[in-house]
Amino acid sequence: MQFEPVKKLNSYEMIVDQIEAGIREGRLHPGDRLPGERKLMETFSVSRPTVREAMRVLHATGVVNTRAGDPRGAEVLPFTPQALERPLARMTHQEGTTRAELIQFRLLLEGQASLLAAAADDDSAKRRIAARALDLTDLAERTGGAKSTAEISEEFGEVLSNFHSAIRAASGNQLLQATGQAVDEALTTVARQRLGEETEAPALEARLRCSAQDAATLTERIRAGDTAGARRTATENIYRFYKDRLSPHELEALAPLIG
Amino acid sequence: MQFEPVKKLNSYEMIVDQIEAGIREGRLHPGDRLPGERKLMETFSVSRPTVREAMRVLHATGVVNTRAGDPRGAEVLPFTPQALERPLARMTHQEGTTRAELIQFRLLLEGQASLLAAAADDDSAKRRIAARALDLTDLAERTGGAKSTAEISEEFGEVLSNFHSAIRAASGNQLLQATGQAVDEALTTVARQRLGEETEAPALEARLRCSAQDAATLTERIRAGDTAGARRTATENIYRFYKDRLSPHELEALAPLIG
DNA sequence: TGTGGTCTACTGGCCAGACCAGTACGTTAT
DNA sequence: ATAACGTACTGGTCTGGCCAGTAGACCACA
Repeated sequence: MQFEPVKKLNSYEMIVDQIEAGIREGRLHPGDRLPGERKLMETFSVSRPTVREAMRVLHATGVVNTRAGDPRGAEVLPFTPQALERPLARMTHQEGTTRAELIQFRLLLEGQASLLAAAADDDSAKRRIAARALDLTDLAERTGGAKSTAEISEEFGEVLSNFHSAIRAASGNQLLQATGQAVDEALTTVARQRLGEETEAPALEARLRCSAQDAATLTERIRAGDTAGARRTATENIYRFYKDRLSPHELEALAPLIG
Repeated sequence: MQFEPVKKLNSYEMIVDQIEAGIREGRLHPGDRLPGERKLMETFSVSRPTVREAMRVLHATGVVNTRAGDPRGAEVLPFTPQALERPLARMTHQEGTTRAELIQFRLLLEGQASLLAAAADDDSAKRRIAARALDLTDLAERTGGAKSTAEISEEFGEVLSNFHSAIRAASGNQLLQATGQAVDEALTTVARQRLGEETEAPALEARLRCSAQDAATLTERIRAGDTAGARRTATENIYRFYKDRLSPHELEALAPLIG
């Protein structure tokens, strides 16, 4: 005979659950407004601090947006990958999860995303991928401006990120899209705070050209509908991208995902 | 010249950020205790409702556990995949994300997890996988008890879930592990509420034996270190598992991930 | 030597009431 | 028509308070 611990549900949790259930079951849609806090304390028979705590939780988890003074009440928001990014970031900074695992996970996701993108026959999505790849080559060619290496590096990261984002979007899987986005952003955050990205100008330029070339070949494989080739190319590209930033031991973990 | 919108950060968000930063930067570890609320309102120069709102958010996101009356204050918790499950579940129930996408994502993750598990040379982890596979065959053989189909179905799901969980653990990637766990649980939740799982006894028995057999062959491929074979077997197994539960159109989306 | 009970000084959970800054929206002045 | 203004709300925050629950020390008892 097994007993289970007596469940003590806080009153604010009940409110959160009820509202989340309302969204889950289709009674509340993004864009809808919730009643005001003073109204909610009546319907739930609790005090204002309690409903406020519930609203704060919903606000912090991206379910709802509140603005002081708005008589229409809190607004139900659509889902955002950012909601996944928070806990992901937390996990990566927890003891035991390393940056190498993050990169391995990214390699894995991008590979599968490229495969699915190649398998899908969505021409407009593929055109968007090609456009982002062109952005990259453009940036590589006009690198001789009056910009500092830090500025170029920042723009490089953004354009490259957009390219991968387009691929994920073309995969047609929102979970893959959101997770990949979250991992991507978590990784750039780590990179940004890890070191000032003080790369030498020539090295940065070389990286940029290399990435632009890689993006072009990957785009071609996706357009051709070559699923296996797209997957392999994508993983190889990311491997190349991180090759000289990781220790040999860390690189070892990436190898099996490429073959 | 670009301006950025003046960031209005609520005071509770500042507290949450500071505490999360403390965890992120290693000043706070799981098991540590936070000061009491009355102490916190001094250190942050805010009132108690404000620090309470912050604590509620941290509590709701699984960062912290609070118990009334505990003089030691709130406890910092270790990370849990459940923290990912929440937003994942929300996304799947949002309009636009289908169950088919969830299954596609699962197929993708399990395939890569099996590949990595085969690549890793962690004998104890592989033994744990084998043990879970044996649990499955055991269940398949002693199916003739006095149990109802609902009970068997429940136990089936649990044992099978443990098997996959062992594989994910063997992959050595905590992100893959947590994400896979979250997707798995989200999927069982959907399945449970979708229909009462009222499968006929003989059909259920056949499914069970099929899964047991599949698990055995997958385990063998992982033990042999056959990365490509493990990936292929895992994806085939999951495809087979969902074959007669999805529409042809939905199955089509899974096909490219198998080859 | 433990075992269970009691006491105490806290804790967090929740509430009532209040003030302020901000917002939407109708009204007025131009 | 348009711009400025009022008003009647909103959420954000604070003060102060009561209650139930917990840990930990103490104590009586077997």
